[in-house]
Amino acid sequence: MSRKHTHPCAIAETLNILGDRWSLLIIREAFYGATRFGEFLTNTGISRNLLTERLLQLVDAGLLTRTPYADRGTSYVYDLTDKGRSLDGVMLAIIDWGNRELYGEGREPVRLVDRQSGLALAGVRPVDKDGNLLEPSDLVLELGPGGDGRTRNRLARAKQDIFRASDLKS
Amino acid sequence: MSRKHTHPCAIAETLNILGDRWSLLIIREAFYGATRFGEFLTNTGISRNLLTERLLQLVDAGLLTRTPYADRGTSYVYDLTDKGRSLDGVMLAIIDWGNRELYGEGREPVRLVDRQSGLALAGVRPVDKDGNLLEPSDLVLELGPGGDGRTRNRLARAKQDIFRASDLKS
DNA sequence: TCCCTTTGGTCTTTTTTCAGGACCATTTAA
DNA sequence: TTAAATGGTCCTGAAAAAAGACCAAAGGGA
Repeated sequence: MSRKHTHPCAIAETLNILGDRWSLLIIREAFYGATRFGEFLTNTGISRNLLTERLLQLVDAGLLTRTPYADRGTSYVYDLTDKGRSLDGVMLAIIDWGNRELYGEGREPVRLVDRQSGLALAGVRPVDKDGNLLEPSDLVLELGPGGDGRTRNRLARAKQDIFRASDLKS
Repeated sequence: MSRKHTHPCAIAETLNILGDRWSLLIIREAFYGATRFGEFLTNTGISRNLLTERLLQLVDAGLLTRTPYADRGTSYVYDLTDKGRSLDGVMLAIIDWGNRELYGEGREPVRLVDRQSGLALAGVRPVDKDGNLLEPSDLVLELGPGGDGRTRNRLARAKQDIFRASDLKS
């Protein structure tokens, strides 16, 4: 990663942490159960120097912890923090999109299935605080307290129905 | 982006398209309503040569279309395709995570609010094909038809409850 | 008609990052 | 006491990104 994005935007800020070819793959491995340097190394294909750097960045961002492995002095364990685990919605959304749009039904390398019902994941959907499903096409962007004048200008020019506007509003 | 990820994985494949500092920011702008070269240029802060390259890559990936603007011969309009719009779940998940974990309540630059209820987005949740909410902790990873031996080995070593395991299973 | 502006680029140069491999230090196992 | 495993560091050449100069087509106005 070279310079950082500076505009107040949740996506830009997230890209400052995960916006390169490897960081999200490391997080994927952590979700899959990897905890050791060597596991990340062989499961992702990243080079050693970059892995060192990225792991420290992810620890620094609060997504992983790094603790010495038992008695082994030169050995470490990398674990997801709660903040790291809170990326589950992002991971699910990406896995689902990739399966659906890049591989297509019947060609998914890995499927997500509900243990209870046996049904496959059919997507991720927005919910409100009571757990009620929301229609993406009903979501509107609003200037938040952390936004600035530029943010306001951009939102003013954005269409009101951003998400799935053409699919669901017709 | 240098070399591409080659392992069969929806996340790796997605990173081959969106895994750099700029592509997702361009998609964000498209969701926000930008259609012209100049809009993407000033709203993201990317350099001209990279924007040219990235826009063509995104067109190539089927996320955007590029059509001449009316009569203006040297002017183009970039629009999201249905495939591009299908990234809405990913966008929502990232905006929500960034707002919650990077900015925190009361400091969000942009909020997502339901037009009907006025309630803020509280997260994204997995659903099955009938629209029933699923518990992330009930989701299990299964080898799909597109997986190979390496995929199987990795899944075999992954813990069974991947998502929010520590939060919800206790 | 002849400029001037707008738009959407290309080209060149410098800086930064990446990829790959050699090398190294500590601990444990044989 | 030697060898392997682990988790690094360091170096080099290659690739990509950043920044800015330059450019070409079309439209508008005088």
